[in-house]
Amino acid sequence: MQTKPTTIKEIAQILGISVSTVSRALHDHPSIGLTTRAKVKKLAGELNYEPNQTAIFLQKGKTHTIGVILPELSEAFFSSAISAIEDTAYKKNYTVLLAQSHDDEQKEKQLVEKMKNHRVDGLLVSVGKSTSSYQHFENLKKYNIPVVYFDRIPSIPNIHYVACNMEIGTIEAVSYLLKKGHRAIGMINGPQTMVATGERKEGYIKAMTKNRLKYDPSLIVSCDLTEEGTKKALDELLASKRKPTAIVTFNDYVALFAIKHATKLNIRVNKDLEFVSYANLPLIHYMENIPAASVEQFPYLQGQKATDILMDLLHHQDTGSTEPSAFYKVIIESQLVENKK
Amino acid sequence: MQTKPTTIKEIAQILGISVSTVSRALHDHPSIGLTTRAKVKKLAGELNYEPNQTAIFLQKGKTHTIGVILPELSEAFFSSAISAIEDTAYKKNYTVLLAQSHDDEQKEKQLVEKMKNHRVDGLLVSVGKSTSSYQHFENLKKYNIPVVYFDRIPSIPNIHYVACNMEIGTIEAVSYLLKKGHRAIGMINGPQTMVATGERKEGYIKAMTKNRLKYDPSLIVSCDLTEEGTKKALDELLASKRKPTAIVTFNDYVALFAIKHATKLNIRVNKDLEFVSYANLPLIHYMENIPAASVEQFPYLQGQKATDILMDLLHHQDTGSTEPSAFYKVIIESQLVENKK
DNA sequence: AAAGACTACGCAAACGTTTGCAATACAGCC
DNA sequence: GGCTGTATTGCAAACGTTTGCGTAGTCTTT
Repeated sequence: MQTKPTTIKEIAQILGISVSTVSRALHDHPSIGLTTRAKVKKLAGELNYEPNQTAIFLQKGKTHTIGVILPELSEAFFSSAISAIEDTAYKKNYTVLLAQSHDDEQKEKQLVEKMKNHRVDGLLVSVGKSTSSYQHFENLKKYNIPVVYFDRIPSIPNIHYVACNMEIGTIEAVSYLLKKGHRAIGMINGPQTMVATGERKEGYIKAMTKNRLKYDPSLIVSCDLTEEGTKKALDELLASKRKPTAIVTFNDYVALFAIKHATKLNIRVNKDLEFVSYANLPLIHYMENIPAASVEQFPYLQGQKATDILMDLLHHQDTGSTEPSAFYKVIIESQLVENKK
Repeated sequence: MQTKPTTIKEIAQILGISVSTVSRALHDHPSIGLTTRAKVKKLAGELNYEPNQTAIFLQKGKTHTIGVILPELSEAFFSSAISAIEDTAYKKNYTVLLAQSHDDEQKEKQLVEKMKNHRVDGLLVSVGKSTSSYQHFENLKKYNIPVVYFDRIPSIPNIHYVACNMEIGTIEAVSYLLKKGHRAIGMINGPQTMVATGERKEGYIKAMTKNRLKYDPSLIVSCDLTEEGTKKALDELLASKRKPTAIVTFNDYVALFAIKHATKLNIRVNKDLEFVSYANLPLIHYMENIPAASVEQFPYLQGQKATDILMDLLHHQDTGSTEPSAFYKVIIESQLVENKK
């Protein structure tokens, strides 16, 4: 019952011709006669011949495979992104080798090694929360394996990346609330260590000053993104002398925690207290009490763009130049979308 | 700047010995002298030697890679499963080749071919909604590529699978509602074409008869799982002569659609009308108005078990036997969990 | 009729590894 | 000194493909 896959050799032997002829015939090489070409193709069809990719990989030194390393596969944001990556790669006939780092720098390093040994043609990376050194990625340059970072990008020069600029989105979010008449706008921000936290704060301040309003530091509170932390943060905001009538939260999780807590405090959500958040939950549309608006970060788009860039790099690396002089730096502007209820 | 990876040949040449000696030395083959072994390893370390996996793949005919084909990467259920698969495979030193079918049978077929050509050692599959023939998977048997199905499994004999039995969970769900005093229990079920729809219905009926209650067919309505369809289904149920006081829904999406609609109809959720659903949204914990209980389907566990089984098959296929006489058929009992609010 | 130009194909190396089978060297033994 | 034994290493084939180059045979041209 066990069949070994047909090889080019067997076809050659049966037809009494050489393997090179068979190979060329299958590739429609012009130097092969029409009759032989037809014979070969016919037999190949009958024997269900499929080229052994591993042999081709070895021969060509290319695997037509891209590696993807990201922190957490089960997170909605990343699963959207990986979906985009797979879709895009598939269209270009590339295959996806997948791995998750669980935000562990050690594992991330091992994964890079593994990907290298698998001879992936290129790598797509969203770096772990705690990753502090990027040497393991930089090493790949030596082996001519291009890396494109997305969403969580390292803060080093000379890299290709796709990321979402939170500042603009934040400005839009705050402006949206200002336009609606709010003056005391609070912000439940993330931990100080994250880049995104800074971007949000900057955006907040810019929006205020742009509208000639003074910025009250007590209206921005940090939070560790847990439910407990969010509760505390909200309590803190509500206790401040200028009690906010609207709040911008770090992400949807935080928003929902806060909304839950607020409801318990008998605050009417989006009436007494309006919420705007950063979208990372596609499911927000299924709920009743949701933020009035969300800043969209386009995970699918980010994955798609990153893959496109990688494909581009892969196609252009054959043609000559060693070290690229220019780097792709794609910024996707985050965008405020009003949530219809 | 561009470095070609070091090969075993280069090491051999520098040391003036043969490649076979180098290969054996690196593998601690006993027939290699201690001094040469040490020399080889030292140089290999210095030159940063890493074996070229593609060459090993070709040579060994094994890739240490498993393919995963599932319908939709961005679905919470599957992203949980894939996370489990990656984790489990990684521990056993396997790599994951990922692809999504988008529930398209044609694409599914192509993906199987692709996986085969990539010479994956085994395959993990959750079949598409509309897949009607399983020949493309069955063909793999001939090539000695084991397939393990999970969650959405084909209804054919002689396959390995891991799945969740909905019947038990449904019995539990209905019993739960009965115990709470409900007598008119409705069900918004899925489309007739899905296996899971039948299982749910069976469970429903069994729970009723077990409790010596008559089964009223008008209390089970089908639905296409869209928001519109759910609304219609709920309206239909509410209009039936025995207006239900509780409803079991096909999944969380349906539950949320129904809850949303019910709220609009001024029905007090979980008071006038209680909901129980099948969990596929991890995020349900962030919301206020949620089903009172959910039937858990354990995506992570399913992915883990399926991978374990595949690993087991891969290790035992070397040792002799051709066609397995026994098949893994793992049923994970779905379980009712009460949702704390 | 001979030189040139095509046409159609085969040879063999190469990609980097593993591994069965020699082959070499040197020891100890009778 | 020949013999067996053991420890160490090399040769070469194999995995399945691609591809540069060489070479028959056929056709055109003058």
